Amino acid sequence: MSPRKRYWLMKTEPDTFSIDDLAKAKTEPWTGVRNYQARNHMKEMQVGDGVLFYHSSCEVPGIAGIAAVASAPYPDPTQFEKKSDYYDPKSSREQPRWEMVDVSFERKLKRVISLEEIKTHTDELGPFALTQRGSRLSVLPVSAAQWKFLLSLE
DNA sequence: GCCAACGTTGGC
DNA sequence: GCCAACGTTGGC
Repeated sequence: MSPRKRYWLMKTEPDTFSIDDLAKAKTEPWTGVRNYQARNHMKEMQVGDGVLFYHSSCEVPGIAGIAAVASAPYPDPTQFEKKSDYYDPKSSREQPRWEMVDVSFERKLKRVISLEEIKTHTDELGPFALTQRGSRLSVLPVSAAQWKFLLSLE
């Protein structure tokens, strides 16, 4: 029996890959995460987990859509590709350093739930990695209660 | 193992 | 484009 469904937030720069891009692609391999904490979160993911799709470094940073984890974690192939921006010479196929998952499109939100708005709900949200001071983590856990509350703002 | 230097993230 | 905050690297 598999553990119950969990929830995550994954950041992306919409100029590079937006919720609309995911809608077109249907499923996207989430390559290029090169942060250990973010990787560790991805290693805990299971097919069917919920993902808040977050747009960063853009006009209105915030949650733009819902996605789902579409694969078990597996080694990120770009770490072995010398030509890739994500190539890691310290990684080997025998002992891959970076794991990733595939992410599939669920739906686009009717409106972006902005970071600015999220910050006004710190009481309801409780401790939240997204709004913790100085946090730059690109893959972070969301509790079931936070998931429910954030989507109730839509 | 310390820590300065450097690179990156991401909001503003 | 700026810069605070953070992670990583590498000399010692």
